[in-house]
Amino acid sequence: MTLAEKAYDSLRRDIVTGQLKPGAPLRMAQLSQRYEMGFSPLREALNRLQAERLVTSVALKGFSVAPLSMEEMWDATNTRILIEQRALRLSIEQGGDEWEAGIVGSLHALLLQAARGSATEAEARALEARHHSFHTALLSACGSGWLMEFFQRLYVESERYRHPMLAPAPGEPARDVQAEHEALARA
Amino acid sequence: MTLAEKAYDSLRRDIVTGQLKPGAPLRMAQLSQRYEMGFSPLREALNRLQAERLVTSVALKGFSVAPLSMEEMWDATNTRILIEQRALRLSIEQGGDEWEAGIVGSLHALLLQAARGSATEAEARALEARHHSFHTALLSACGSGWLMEFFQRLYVESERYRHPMLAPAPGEPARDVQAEHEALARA
DNA sequence: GCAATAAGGATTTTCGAAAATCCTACAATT
DNA sequence: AATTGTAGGATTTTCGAAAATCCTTATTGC
Repeated sequence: MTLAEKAYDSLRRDIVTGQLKPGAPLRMAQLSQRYEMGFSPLREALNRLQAERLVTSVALKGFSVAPLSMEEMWDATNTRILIEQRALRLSIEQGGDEWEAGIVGSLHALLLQAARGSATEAEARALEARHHSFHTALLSACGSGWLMEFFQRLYVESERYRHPMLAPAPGEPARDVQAEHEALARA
Repeated sequence: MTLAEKAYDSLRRDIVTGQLKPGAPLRMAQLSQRYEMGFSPLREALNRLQAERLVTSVALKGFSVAPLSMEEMWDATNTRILIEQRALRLSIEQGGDEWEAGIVGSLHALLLQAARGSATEAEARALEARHHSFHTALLSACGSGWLMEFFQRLYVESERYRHPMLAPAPGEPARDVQAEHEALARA
């Protein structure tokens, strides 16, 4: 794995989890120290993230973490519904056995991790990863690379909104997801 | 405008118009000569284009122009219908006078340019630009940054498929668009 | 006192070379 | 003959410094 890829992963994680706060300027010198690498790999990562709208940039003035807003959150949510509805419908139409198996498998992994709790940092990250895997598995048979990409983009965006207001929804979201899945698999 | 931005624009145009052919490897030395700049701005542009799926890259093996395929074309077309339907519906619901004015204005500009023909390279480019402006104006009142971004992504993609098979649709697409717009403005 | 301007420092952007990795061709061994 | 191993060259990736631009502050002129 190249340094640029490490930079991309690290920056992305730190932005999504809110460790780099929305609107915060990203100065090369700071980043270089923080991630222990030169400017080149950092700039490559920042350019990729800018294309994904996770950072903004102004020529000769540098990069910043993309800001968040209520408007944008609603926009992302509504668009996500549009994309996921379509992708789910297509998956149900076209998905075969291995699709169902993937759903059952990742749901199982998700529930195991959920039961394990999300006390430590590492546990929370693992739970998030399995949550993401489960949602991806649900839509994975839609047969559309574009729908999948847009889904991923919006998923990351909603992750950004989940994190800052870290109220981990005290109820049983796992149960809901479980029931939801059961209903879907029958369809 | 920085060199990296120039590199981005040039590469993007050359990829979309097919001057850099799908699948073709993009070697730094060649690009450096072709666009008369060093590696740094080129790599920044390539990373942005990779995030937009116009180029692919493999670590330590470099970049290539993203390939085209029939499957992908259908995928892009179907997804584009989904996105544009939604964006158009929202625009009709929410668009005000300045929205309509924008449509009428860009349609007028488009028709003028269409009448002028697309013989030269510059004319073809101008026509394409106004076609793009018109489509953007149609959806511009949808109020969703995400829908607009996805629309732009898919528009560029379909542009790639239009270009290689440069059969400029001998009929009167302008007339159709005209009629279509009339119908929409009434709604 | 206030606006305009210039110097200085801070920051981004770009270059050119060094380091790391990959691919090819050829030789050696089984 | 086929396979493994190994130089050599080609290419990508990364660094460190130079060039260009921006921002702050102080100074000048009105």
